[in-house]
Amino acid sequence: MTRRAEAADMPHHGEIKTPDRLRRRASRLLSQMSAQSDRLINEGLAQADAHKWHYAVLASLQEHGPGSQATLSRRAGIYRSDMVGVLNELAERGLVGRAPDPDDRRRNVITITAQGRRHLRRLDKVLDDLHDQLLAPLAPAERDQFVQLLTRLLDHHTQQAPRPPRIP
Amino acid sequence: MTRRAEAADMPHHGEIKTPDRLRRRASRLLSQMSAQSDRLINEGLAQADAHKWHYAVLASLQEHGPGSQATLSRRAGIYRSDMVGVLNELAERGLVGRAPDPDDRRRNVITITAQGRRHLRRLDKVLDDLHDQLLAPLAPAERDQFVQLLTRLLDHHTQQAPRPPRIP
DNA sequence: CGGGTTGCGTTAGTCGCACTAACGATGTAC
DNA sequence: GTACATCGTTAGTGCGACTAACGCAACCCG
Repeated sequence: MTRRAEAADMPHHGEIKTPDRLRRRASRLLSQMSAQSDRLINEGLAQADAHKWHYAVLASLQEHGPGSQATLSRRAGIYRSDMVGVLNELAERGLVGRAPDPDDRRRNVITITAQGRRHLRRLDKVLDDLHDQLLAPLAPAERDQFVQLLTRLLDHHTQQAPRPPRIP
Repeated sequence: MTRRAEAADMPHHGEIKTPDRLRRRASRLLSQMSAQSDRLINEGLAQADAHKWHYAVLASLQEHGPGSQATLSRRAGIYRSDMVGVLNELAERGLVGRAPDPDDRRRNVITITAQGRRHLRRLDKVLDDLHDQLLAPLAPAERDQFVQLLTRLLDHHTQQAPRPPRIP
């Protein structure tokens, strides 16, 4: 209070770097957009009685073939502790088979069933639609670029970086 | 088992749409990248004894001047319920002032202090560094484009969309 | 052979963040 | 003056990411 008047609370013009720096911070944009995306996707998948993780597991099975739970866990980026429940749900609905591996009795071998493949096709459609909503404001070329930028960033921070854990 | 051999689990070539569709889904990229970003930022800010929300509040105060808690809440995208704790922490450290509004006795008027401004300057530097790490693999022009794409997406999903809540 | 390390599936639980519900106190509109 | 909205605050939910510890099976190496 002793120093001059209290005009000090208003933006300091003459010292401007970025007006609106809050809204432009990539970290904020990422977390807010991720929340928005999560909401959209979860709602959409819920209407198909599904879950993000179901899709991830089924898609990874379809693309890389059967595998142990730990393998799937790494492929799909889901922790083994969470994988248990996901596979329970998928197995209950007959979308995957879970059988002990005769060659290594610690493992379960997970395979996708015909019904699972059918379900995956449905989910793929649902997700195509949802991503169309998600990326609505971007032109096709921009969508590709967006995905490409994100991919490069993610690769940088997962693969070679000594950043914290990545499905340990 | 009764139907031919079990080659049915491998990827169906001849039906390929996108190989690797899991990894290319924007929703997945967003959530994974957001997690990575959160980790990086939180760690960095923790070393400065700070928090994402502290920065958001201080920056919004600096840019738009003082305001009630509810106003700040809307400006910074933080729920009123969370704002209470954030302001307690900031006030404890003498970074903001919190005084009852004489014109409307429901409100508290929050102002940034000189010390708060100093702290904000520090945080801005820290965040600049962290974002440099975050966006390391992108060239300057690409960083701008990334931010611009994210901004457009976020605007679309917050402003005009009847999507769920945005600080109600 | 035997003993240590490593990987497996499972259970339980933590932490942080977005978000809701409800409260008393105050202000606004009709 | 009565109904309704808004404010700050407390408490609590739900979910996703993540950790710890378990018993078991397999592998390594001396």
